[in-house]
Amino acid sequence: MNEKSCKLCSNRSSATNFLNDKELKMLEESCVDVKFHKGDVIFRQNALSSNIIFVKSGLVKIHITGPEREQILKIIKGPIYLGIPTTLGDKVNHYSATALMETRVCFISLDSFKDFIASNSDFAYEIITELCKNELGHFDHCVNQVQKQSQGRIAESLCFFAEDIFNELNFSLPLSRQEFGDLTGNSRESVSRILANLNSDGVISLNGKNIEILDMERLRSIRKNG
DNA sequence: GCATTAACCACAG
DNA sequence: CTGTGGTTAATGC
Repeated sequence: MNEKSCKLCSNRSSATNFLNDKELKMLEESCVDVKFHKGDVIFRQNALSSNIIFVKSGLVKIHITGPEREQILKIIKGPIYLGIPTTLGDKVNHYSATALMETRVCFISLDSFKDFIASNSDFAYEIITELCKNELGHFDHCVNQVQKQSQGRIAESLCFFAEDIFNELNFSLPLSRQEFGDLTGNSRESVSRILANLNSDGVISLNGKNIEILDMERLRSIRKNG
């Protein structure tokens, strides 16, 4: 609750559990808390990156302008680190991050982050573990994206929102049809059509952006086979 | 050939 | 911004 104190912050990362009081104080002094609204860009592709970013709460899309069109790489929900690879991996960002709803973010100075890595191996190990999990997730996602057909990818995303983001079968899609297409590698028209079909087949109940999953069994089956 | 899948275009709310 | 219909190209029986 206390926004000034990292020690008392309820949204802080698991890695910071390995920091002692003195280090937490250091973190506090090298950290700026910023609030973003829906549609605000947190950082932009090709711009210089110089901070470690931690999403305390909210929803963020990570997207990249590819050779053909826009691609949403993933959608993340706080609390989670954002963009460590693009901050440490190169001078400029390889992708953009945009808030999909009200989002609270901490910008942490790269110098203190590096200090923690250098001096606290538990902290470093925790960070590496998170990066590893991310890469594994990307591999799975990549194969699914390439090998499944349209409705399978849509079903996959619907399950993702229900199970990983909202923990609810009934939710409001935080994306336009175009963005949902960018996320699932479909045209916006295909997204409309497939959602309409799932609706008429009774798998989901569709009302604009409001979606309720009625038949999770069939949705899972479409995700698996389609 | 014929069917299926999915993108592109156009047009209407 | 969305939904729908027609068209078209690629792929697979």
